[in-house]
Amino acid sequence: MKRITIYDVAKEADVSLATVSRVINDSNVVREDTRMRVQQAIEKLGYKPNAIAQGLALSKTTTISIVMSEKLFAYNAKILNGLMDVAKIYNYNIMFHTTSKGISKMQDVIESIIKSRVDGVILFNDNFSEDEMEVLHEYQIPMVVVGSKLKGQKIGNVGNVYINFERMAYEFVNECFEKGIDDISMVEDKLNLSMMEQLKAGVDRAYAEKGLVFNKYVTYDDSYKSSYTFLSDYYKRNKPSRMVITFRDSQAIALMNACKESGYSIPDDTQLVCILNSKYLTMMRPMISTYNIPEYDLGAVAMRLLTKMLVDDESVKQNKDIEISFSKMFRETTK
Amino acid sequence: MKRITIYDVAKEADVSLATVSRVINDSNVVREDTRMRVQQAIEKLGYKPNAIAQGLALSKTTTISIVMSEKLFAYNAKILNGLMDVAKIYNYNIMFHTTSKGISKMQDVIESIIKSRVDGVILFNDNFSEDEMEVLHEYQIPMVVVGSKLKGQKIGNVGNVYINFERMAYEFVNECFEKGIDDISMVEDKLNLSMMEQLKAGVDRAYAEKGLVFNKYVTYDDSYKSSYTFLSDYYKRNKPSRMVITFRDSQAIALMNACKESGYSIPDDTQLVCILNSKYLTMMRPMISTYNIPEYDLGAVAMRLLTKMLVDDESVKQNKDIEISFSKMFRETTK
DNA sequence: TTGTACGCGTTATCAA
DNA sequence: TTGATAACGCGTACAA
Repeated sequence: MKRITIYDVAKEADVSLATVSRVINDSNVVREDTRMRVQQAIEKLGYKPNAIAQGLALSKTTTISIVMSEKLFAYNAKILNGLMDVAKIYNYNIMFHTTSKGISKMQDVIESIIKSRVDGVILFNDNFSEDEMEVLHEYQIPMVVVGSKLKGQKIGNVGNVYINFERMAYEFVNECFEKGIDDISMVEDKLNLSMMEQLKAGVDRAYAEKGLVFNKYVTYDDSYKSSYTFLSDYYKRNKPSRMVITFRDSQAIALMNACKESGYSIPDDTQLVCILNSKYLTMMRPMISTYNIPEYDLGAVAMRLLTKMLVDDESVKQNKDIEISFSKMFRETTK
Repeated sequence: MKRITIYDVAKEADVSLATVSRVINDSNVVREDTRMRVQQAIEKLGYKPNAIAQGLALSKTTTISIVMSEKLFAYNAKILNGLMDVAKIYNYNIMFHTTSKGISKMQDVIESIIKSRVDGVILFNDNFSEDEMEVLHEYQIPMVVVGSKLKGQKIGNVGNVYINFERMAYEFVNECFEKGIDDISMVEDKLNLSMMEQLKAGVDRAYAEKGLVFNKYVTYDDSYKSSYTFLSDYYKRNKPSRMVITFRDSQAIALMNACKESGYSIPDDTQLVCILNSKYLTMMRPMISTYNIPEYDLGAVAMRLLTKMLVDDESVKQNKDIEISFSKMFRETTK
């Protein structure tokens, strides 16, 4: 089957290619009977417009790049659903890029983004530096960062849809204080350092306001293959804090198992809150307390913001920062 | 910053655009000093070749589409890692499409694939019909189906990288028979009907060879919000089989919880095997037995096959079907 | 309402 | 070793 072009359709319908183009793009200056003729020719030949040629002619690809850390695929699934659904609504294609330590450095990803001439970029706030954003900005590519709040001075052309993790942690710690709990520890998640940083800032602030110092930020090095091996080791030697905050479900579950195996009871000896929700938290016994973050909305709002920036940058000039609210979903590991 | 084109570079380096093109594409007929001059001009201007224009000129986009069901994103993370890594090695961009019931029907996805003029397509074997593959074939788009074995007569230009679930189930059931277990049930997973079908076929075959009939294929309708609600309901009224097969981790965990809460013990009253491995299986107590499917390899092999089909269809004409082996990882829910 | 001709940014062919 | 020029497939002023 030969590649059908707009010329073939034009010949078949006995019109010029301009008319075919008008039909494709719903221009309303086409007479009804010629439109019909063209439509029939399109059907008959199975013609599909060449998006590449359209992109070249219009300097617009109707394509948006999404950049995500390879390791966070599974965890960002719902955000991605939100992104994809909205992109679909606005008829944008999605170019998908992943970053990892070995093969695909952020620099290479940026290179291919620029070459692809995508209309915009969605960045997950866990895997890029300010320099890299600066490069995209030099090439005038609008972007939206999703996840946590950007720090540093704002670069133009950048939107930000985020959860206020600093406030989340601050409020949570204060609630703990009110219940008389001030022995709190927080387990680091190496996959999401920017969010950890903000959480820690919130905890620090709450402690500082009480004239205390937070010093139970639990980190472990890569010699431990997983947080589980570390934690089960740790809780054999250390008594758990009365309240532990983890970021990710696997850490919460690891901690739960480690505590149980070391003879500690949850929530009686130690309470547990996992920042990121997941269905696995409710599958555990006791069911693990968490925060409810509207992940789908995070993605949907981010993509909607980007599409707005694309069609009319003025209308969103003032409010490119959108904070998404969260709520508590405390279950059986807290009391 | 004005869009820099090959003309700007040519002017800056005082050569013709043809020479710039040669430098970009590593043609070795360029004299060294002019190459240097051009390189410097490229650096100075920050020129990046326009992939769209290249695509138009070459009728080749170096882009591959990946089509995946929206709901399976989290579960296919490792396969996707394999796909992405290999794509990166061969310098292919990835166009990412998701299918779901509401917004993005497979038909629309195919439409945009054809319009995008991607060089090839990776399909996950869970969300398309033979008709849809036929359409892609009409437009001569090479594709590789990853996951389970394709049934039906083979369409040209289609590769298949798969796990032989039929054999997996067949062998497993025979091992059960050898241990004297013939009371087996299998829980349906609605997200992956094609794989379920093959598993069931394997079970059926093993039963048939014993002159028995398999009749414990557990299905539940959508009125149950999750397999957990169904199973915990079910096991209050029914005694569990001595061996239960589930497909997905959440089903296995749900079953485990349901059994425990109904007073049954695993693995003493009922044993449990989950076909798809995940880290959550080892976080449960007892740790759940599973099969070890090299998911990353599934993706990597599939993408490698597709790239080979793209550069030289002849060399892979004979063997476009690649079976990936699996192994048992039986843990504490079997004995 | 329709058609002509040029531009979009690159590669490839052919000539110099 | 380089340069001029015709594709690649489409959108769009401008003319008819």
